[in-house]
Amino acid sequence: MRIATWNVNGLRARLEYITKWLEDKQPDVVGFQELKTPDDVFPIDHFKELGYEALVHGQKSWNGVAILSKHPAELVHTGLKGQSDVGSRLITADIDGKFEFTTVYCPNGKNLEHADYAGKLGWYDSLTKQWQSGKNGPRIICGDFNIVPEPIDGWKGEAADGGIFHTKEERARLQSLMDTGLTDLYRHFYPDEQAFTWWDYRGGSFHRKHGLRIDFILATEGVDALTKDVVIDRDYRRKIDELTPSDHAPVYADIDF
DNA sequence: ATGGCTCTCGCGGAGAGA
Repeated sequence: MRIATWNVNGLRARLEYITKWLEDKQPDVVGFQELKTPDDVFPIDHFKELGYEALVHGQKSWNGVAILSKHPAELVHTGLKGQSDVGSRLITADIDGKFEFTTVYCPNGKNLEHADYAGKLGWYDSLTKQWQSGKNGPRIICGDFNIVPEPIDGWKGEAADGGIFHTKEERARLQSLMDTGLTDLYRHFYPDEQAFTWWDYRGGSFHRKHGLRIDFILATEGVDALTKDVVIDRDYRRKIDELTPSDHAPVYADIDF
């Protein structure tokens, strides 16, 4: 089964681009982030025509997450307890009784002095707490985590340490989540590769290889042994026929569920 | 050092993103 995550930076603005990728790569289950779309105008029927059912936790203008699935998918829950004021950022579904699939859009934090930074740390605490209370069995949590785990995961390397996305506090929060028993599937397969999932739109960052790896597919114990490969789909960070890409590339894993 | 683009909302230009 092909499992994917993608911050699309506006689902409606990206719909034609997203459709090309779905047709080309045929993922079975996809987590989208940054829909910027209210639930009542989410193009459910469009995805149905492409063979997907959709579960949506959206909002007007900002944030928003959704799950597409070619297999029967049942909504488990949306959101984090006590965190509804930071927007629609988490959705979980059971996929055909085989595994639980969660996708998240973690808060950005803006800068170290901004109130959103403390809010980001608190959001992570809530996430780890809720994740720990989840059920046993195979689970995937993927999405845009907005934290650079290690110096190798950013183009500036150690020079970026201490800045937003690269602080000890943020990295400790991500580590606490990982310490519940999660494996970062990309890093598991490619322990020494420098690979990015996001590049700034400005200044030709993509071509200058100025990016960050902040989008992950994390899996509970045993799923790594079922995983055949993990791909950061850089080709889909490029313009296609004058269609503007997201600033994030899709990431997918092929897993024998 | 800074800003460099793109999105939404809504019709100008501000706010957010990472």
